[in-house]
Amino acid sequence: MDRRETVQRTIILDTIKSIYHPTVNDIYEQVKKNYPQIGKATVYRNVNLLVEDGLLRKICIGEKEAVYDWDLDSHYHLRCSECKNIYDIDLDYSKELDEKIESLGFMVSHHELVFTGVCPKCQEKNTKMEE
Amino acid sequence: MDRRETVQRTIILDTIKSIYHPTVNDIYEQVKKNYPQIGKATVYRNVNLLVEDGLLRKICIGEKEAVYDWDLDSHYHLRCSECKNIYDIDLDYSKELDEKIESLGFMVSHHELVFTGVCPKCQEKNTKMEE
DNA sequence: TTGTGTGCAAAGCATTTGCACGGCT
DNA sequence: AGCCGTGCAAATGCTTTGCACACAA
Repeated sequence: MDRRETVQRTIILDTIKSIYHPTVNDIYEQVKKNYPQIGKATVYRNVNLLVEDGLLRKICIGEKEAVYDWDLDSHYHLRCSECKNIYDIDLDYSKELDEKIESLGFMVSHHELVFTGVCPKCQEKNTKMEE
Repeated sequence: MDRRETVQRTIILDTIKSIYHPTVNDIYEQVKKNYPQIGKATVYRNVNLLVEDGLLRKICIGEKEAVYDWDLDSHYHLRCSECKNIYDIDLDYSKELDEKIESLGFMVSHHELVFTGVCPKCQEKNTKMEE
């Protein structure tokens, strides 16, 4: 299963790096600007390959669409319940948590930590509306 | 928006309590045994209402189907990457984590922590197969 | 009686897949 | 030449919705 290098895959990866937490559709729309003949299935296929290869992280949060995160260091996320945006959280990945669970008999590969709350921007918006 | 009490809702809630991390389909199949005329849409609608009312927790993990957890105390989960089962993890909910994120400017309502790994059963299965 | 909940089928979305064609190697 | 990746459209699977009828209040 050797993987061929294609123009599409290259463009898709480059594009992902330029968008913050994009959905497949975000990626598709953006890629289309430089490469109009792209098909959405191609984006899905390549995004899946990139996830498989560990170059991309898939984040599934309550919402319908999955979003993708291009980063090499693990980190956590917060989803604003008002604007629905997903923010990276500046908190180090805790290996100790994984170790704690391993001591319970599981073999742990990693964990996802997602906070739900309200981001600073939306908090500000709310206080203004109350005035 | 007063909520009516219906036979269906009662049966659905009772049924959920009897299944471990069920999907909507699991609930539907189980309810049908005692109440064959139930419709799947009714299950969806009631499950959503129960989540809205805080009587039920929706857990969305990478997989397509959402599973539901009937519990009042928050806790964490582990999803076995082999058997795909979801396990409750015996680790207390950390309010300190929420507080840490609040100090970063977010208003936090709660967090979800999901581990991915291999459960004891599947580990055992694997060692047996290697023999 | 009055409107909310139900059951059914159809619609909606996100995602995957089948197939013929195009382009690396 | 051989075959993997692409583009399109169709299929899939989970979930929601429209509508007429049933039933709780």
